[in-house]
Amino acid sequence: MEHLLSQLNSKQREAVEFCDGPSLIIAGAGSGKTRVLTYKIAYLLEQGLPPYYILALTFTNKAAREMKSRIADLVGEKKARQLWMGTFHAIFSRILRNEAERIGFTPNFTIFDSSDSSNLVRLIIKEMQLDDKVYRPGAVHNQISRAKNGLITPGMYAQNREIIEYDRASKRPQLFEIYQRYQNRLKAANSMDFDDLLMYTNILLRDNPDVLEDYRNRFQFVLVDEYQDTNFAQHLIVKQLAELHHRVCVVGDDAQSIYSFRGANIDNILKFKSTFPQTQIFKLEQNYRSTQNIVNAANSLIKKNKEQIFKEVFSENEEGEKIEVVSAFSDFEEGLIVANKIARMRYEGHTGFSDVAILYRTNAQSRIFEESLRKKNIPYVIYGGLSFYQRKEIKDIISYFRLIVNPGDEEAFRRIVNYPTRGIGDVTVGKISESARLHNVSLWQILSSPLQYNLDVNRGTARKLALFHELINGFIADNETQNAYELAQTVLKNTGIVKEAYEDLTPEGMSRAQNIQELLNAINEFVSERQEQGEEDVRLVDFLSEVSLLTDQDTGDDEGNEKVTLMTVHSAKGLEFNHVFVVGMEEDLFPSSMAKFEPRGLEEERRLFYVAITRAKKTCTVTFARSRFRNGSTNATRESQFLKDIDPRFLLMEQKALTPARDELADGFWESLRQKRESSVFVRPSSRIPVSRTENSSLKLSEEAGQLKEGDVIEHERFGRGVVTSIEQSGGDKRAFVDFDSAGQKQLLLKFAKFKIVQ
DNA sequence: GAAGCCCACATTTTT
DNA sequence: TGTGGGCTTC
Repeated sequence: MEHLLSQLNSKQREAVEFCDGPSLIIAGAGSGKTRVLTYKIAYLLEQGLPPYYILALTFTNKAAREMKSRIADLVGEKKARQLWMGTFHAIFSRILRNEAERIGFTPNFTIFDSSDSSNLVRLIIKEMQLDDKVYRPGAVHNQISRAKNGLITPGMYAQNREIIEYDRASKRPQLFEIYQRYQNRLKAANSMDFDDLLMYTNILLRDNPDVLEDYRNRFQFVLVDEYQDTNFAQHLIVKQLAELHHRVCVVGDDAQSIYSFRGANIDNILKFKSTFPQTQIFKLEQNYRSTQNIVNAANSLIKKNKEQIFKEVFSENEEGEKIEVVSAFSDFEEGLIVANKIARMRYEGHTGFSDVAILYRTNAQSRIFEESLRKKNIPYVIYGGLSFYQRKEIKDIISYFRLIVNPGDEEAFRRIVNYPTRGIGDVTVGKISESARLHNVSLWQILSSPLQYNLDVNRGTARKLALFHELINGFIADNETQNAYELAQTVLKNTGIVKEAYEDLTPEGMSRAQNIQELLNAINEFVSERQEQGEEDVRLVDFLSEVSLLTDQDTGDDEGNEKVTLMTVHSAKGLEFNHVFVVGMEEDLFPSSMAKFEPRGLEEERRLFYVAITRAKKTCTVTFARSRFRNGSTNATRESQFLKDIDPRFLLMEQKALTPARDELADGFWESLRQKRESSVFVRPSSRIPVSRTENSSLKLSEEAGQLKEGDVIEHERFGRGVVTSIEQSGGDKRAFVDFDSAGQKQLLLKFAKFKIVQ
């Protein structure tokens, strides 16, 4: 054990060794937080605490996996595997399955992901004949989610004067009714959404003292990572479990709390001591990750926030380079600058592509960097966006699995009742749905006894329904004998999905087929992995319950490959890279326009920036563009106010990077620019802004595509040299027909094409 | 009932 | 720019 502790600094060591009561470890960025957590668990195990008495909760699956493997390295795989370690959602869904009947569910309940939830909300809004412009499904679901995270049940919601007043004031008085119906529907479908996993856990523990006692005894020691990101529901679970024995250790950094939009409550960590009065607080302030310049810059930034626990993060690493701030003329040029710089870094130094990350505020920003990187032949990998399990073809197949495991699952039913098409349309589904609501049963039950529920459909439709019913019932029977992999194959074969997929030879079709194959492989892998661990029957329900809590962070782990990483700042939390580019540092983007009105929102955005900067080990480059294409149009942008929050001593600012205060002249200029753009046609509108470019720019765009005429020779960024053969007006857009030397005949939409006029 | 077309709208992060 | 929902036509 001594050798374990010797690898820690004195603060870390104190935190690890303290085990007699509640403790709060405030871990500054890069201060070895994960190290402390893993060593602490190893320490507990070495002290003789059996692994199955330890509950360790993380925020992401990835973090859990990583920690598990690190612990395995310290104490061996066998012990590591017996730990209760995972995300809140994963651990408590497991517990809820064990105790399902206590809360009126069966153990095979299925889990709705956010898109399922939104769909259901949309459906209910429609059923209630409410205006979906007023009741925007996403926003409504968000509010329901908030209520659940605050443990406000539909009943409490309806009785809470304040909330009802608020909804009335915001012209959405029916929200309570939507919430009520939504919750009923989930229940009738024997399904839970993400928030339910936490809410029902609380209800389970609240209403069943024997269950609570059971788990209190089981979890002799409770550890929680990223405590600053917990919401009220999670906080209360931890509180209930640890209330008696007080053996609880939470780790976090209030400066990195970036999930309040999901109900995370920074007070949980700020006020942890009042929940557990005996709490010992440990502060880890030495940053081992970054250079002094990066740490100092980040410190100066975060100092601008009001609410925080005092700490002084420091680094004893080399001083390092200053944070470079680069302005680009347009979003497009920003992409080029970053790509060029990465290429240069690679060429000049010992930088591998995998040492580099590009971090942005929103997923939509990734595209432009994809393009610029591709142009430079720089390999990259994007995290986020549409995850594998959210692709249509995959969700459809998973819906079959869900329906087999839990025939009550309404969303799954709706998705596949007519996929592949079998002549059961909206009208029929509407009737089934209506009948289900009338009798308060699931859609599946109507399908099982259409006569009993007086389902009013014609003979042909009834027959089609019966066939579908039979199909699924057949799978349900197969589910008794076949393992997950076998059953998946059966489903794909008997539904004709596989045939359809392989007959479609369009590029999209082929990629779909590939995805389906990938899914099969994943199931196969899942089954054999479990079998290796000694499980004999690996059922579909096992696969499902794992997969429904998985996010894209997980799929396609081609680590070690020499690729530049592209991701949002949120998903970069917990990671580190030698060289980080934080891009799109503009007002209304970062900070987001959604957040800037509330002071607390702004503080959170600032923390987000703090997180971004502190991902960097050696260099950090911050870029912004002066104009950006967003939601279909290009707009002038200004650099982020956060740039001024960083002490200039730690910045390397290119001359005149910061725009002088906006004056009316400038406003007028942008305005006239916008009007012009709306009335005329041109290439990238940004190319018209008469300001000198930064030197990094390598591409010159045509000054005025509107002047393009027959016979002109152009240089297109992708197709190379070509001659304009004709120009045509189509709708509001102009189209050029170009004969390219190497690429042949192409049509270019002038609005989007990127080229310059050579002659 | 299904396929195909058109239009509106996007606007933050994710377990 | 891309997607998804609604409408129209067969």
